[in-house]
Amino acid sequence: MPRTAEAKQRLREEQRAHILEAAKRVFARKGLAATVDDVAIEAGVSHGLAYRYFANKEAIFSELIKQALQAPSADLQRVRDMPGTPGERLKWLLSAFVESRRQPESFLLLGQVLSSERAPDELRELVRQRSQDLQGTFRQLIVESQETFEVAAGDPDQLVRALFACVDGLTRWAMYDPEHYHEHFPDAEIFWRLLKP
Amino acid sequence: MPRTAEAKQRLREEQRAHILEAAKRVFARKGLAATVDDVAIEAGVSHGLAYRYFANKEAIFSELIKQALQAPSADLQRVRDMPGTPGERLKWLLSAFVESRRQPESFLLLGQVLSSERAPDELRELVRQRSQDLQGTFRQLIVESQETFEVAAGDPDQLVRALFACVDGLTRWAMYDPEHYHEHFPDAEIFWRLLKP
Amino acid sequence: MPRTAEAKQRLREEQRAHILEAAKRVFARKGLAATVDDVAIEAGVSHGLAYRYFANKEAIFSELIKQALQAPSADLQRVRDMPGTPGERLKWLLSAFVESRRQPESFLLLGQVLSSERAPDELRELVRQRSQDLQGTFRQLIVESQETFEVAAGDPDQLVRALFACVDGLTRWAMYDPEHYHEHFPDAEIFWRLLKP
Amino acid sequence: MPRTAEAKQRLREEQRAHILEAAKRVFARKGLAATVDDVAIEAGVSHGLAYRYFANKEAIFSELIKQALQAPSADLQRVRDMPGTPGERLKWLLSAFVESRRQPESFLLLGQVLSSERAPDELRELVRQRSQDLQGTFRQLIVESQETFEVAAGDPDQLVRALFACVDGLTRWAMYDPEHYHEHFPDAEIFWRLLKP
DNA sequence: GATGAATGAGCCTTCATTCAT
DNA sequence: CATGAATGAAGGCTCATTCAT
Repeated sequence: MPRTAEAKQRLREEQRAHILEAAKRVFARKGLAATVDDVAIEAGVSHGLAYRYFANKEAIFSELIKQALQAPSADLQRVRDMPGTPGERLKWLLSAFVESRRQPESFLLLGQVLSSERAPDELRELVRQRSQDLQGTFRQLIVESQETFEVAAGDPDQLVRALFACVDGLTRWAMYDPEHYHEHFPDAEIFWRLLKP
Repeated sequence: MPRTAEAKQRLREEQRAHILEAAKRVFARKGLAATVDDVAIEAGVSHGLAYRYFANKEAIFSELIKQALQAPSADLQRVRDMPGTPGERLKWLLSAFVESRRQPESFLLLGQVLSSERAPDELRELVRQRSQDLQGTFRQLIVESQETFEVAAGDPDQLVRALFACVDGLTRWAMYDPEHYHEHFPDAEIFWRLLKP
Repeated sequence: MPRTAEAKQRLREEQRAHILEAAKRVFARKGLAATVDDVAIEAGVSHGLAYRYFANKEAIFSELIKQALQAPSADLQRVRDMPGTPGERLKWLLSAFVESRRQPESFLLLGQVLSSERAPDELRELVRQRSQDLQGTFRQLIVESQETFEVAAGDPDQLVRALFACVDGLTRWAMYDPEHYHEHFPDAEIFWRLLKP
Repeated sequence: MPRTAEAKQRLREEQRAHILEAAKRVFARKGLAATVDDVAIEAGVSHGLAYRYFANKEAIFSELIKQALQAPSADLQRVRDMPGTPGERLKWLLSAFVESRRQPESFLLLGQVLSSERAPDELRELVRQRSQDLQGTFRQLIVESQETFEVAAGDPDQLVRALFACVDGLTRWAMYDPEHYHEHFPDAEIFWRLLKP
């Protein structure tokens, strides 16, 4: 019966992933105010079932946040091992960062964590931490790029913050107004102007 | 008794304004998840009193949103009647826009409207509308400025969206992480880089 | 295939008894608040299986109650057919009664029926009925024993109630505080003092 | 306005007491399985109101338990300061103990704590502790009374346990079957037989 | 037979809103 | 005017029960 057991296990994982997908859409739209029922309905299951896969509403949200933090972490890892001048690597990271925002649900979720006091402190701290890491890497690359004259001089902290704010705001607007934004989605080239000498 | 009546009227308005101020802080922090009691406690009154000044929780929120939309509207009006080259006027509007974000409550409120489906559709539509106006004005100024070579060539829609995203994101981050951001609050000069030729 | 059919039947009965045993422990501890899952886990089976042997949770509980009522009924039967003076028979019944409490699960179950309105009325009525029978027999023996001067004079109803209360309370305490009670478990001799002339 | 403030305060306390009274009846009957709605309905108020007076269901129950523990504690205190021979004082305590059971709700509540695993551990420990105190006092008096030959010789632990079991069981039965028990409610005299030489 | 996925009724709790004082 | 007692709708969560595999 290994076949059956395996199949069951797989089904279980698929169902879990299915509920998570639904939850991602719902939480991205409604924030933590979304109800478990909202999620269940979006997933086409009963709310009771959601509780067989997750301990409670927060656990669903939490899992989504952790998933959303993985992509940027991977990007960070890659840029560290990447060859090229600091400016080239910075440009690549900026591109990856901007492009990832075309699928805005994940980033909206992260925004919900920061913007709602209902989010558990632990998660907020986690997101802030990762965001600090990301900013630290950008800052480092900016400083190095300034030394190679690939990036304009100036307070690197201000530059990082401006950059982050921009990309973050972009995500938000892309979500609110997808019609307009998908057509004229700004590309990384524009944000590069913030940095170029 | 006109004196008394007037005084009463004034008192009433002050009380109302007082509650609104408290509500602004509370809603900016907690979003629509804030309770009427949260607002009343912040204002130092009973929740029953809030209902003498506003029909319901939504009415308080709604009023705050409408107030928050006034400042940018006024800026828009002013920039229309302003002398100078398109580039100069654009620069002024950008400055006004960025500076206004140093008091982020209002803008956070607008963000809450857009980011949560709990907000009434009517409000969301209103905010979106005003934001379109604002973007329209910026776009117009950008196009004109491109004609006078005061702004770099490029898809003006992309430029507007990038600009808005930046300023909006900036506000948000300034709120989440006030310590770091108030120290290194980016000035309009940085955003101007997005546009300058 | 009678062999197989018989074997199946036997297996079925064993499984049923196994589940009942588990349920007895669980219900004695947790009362009707115990879940079907509690029972299934204690029995080492799935909760679904319990429903193949019993119509519902109440049916399990009901069956346990009926089993718990059998032992005292048998004692009653036996004392009726027993030789000896009324006092001797009364003493024997009291002993049997007290001794049976050393295995307290059954009696705790009966207590759960009486102490919680969640128990079905029908069961409560049944337990009360049997208890009346038991009390009736005791009362009868007490009256007869008073006539033979083997028991002190006095309101036989009061004596019966006192006796029952004592034995019942004893059972309960034996369960709550097994450490202390098993060491110093009162024997029937003590209760006899309530009656002796 | 001290009048009004006082009146309000008094009303509030009365309402609280009223809800507690209702809760006492309901919890005594149904145990912790009783719902907040059961309590509210018994008190003739909405369930929401109950939450203005108590943090949650457990807080209501907890308060009831603490109240129920006060009467026996007071009795204990009194018997310590009482003049007379050990036997006399023991008799008085037994009487007080038995008589208090004519109002059985409180004691049933204590029983619910011990008999239900749903009860919070803290409460169970508290009840057990108090019960140990009580038993300790009885034991002490029994030992002293044995020395003055006011009580029969025998293992004092067994005697205490038998006594407690009896009185406790009595309470229970008085509740289950009030009709029969209130008529023939055993008096302390009967229980004294357990002890008398 | 045996499992456990799935459902939904019901309970605990919060909070927007009303209203008597 | 101002308070806060009171209500009830709604949401989180559990668990008895059913049923496909």
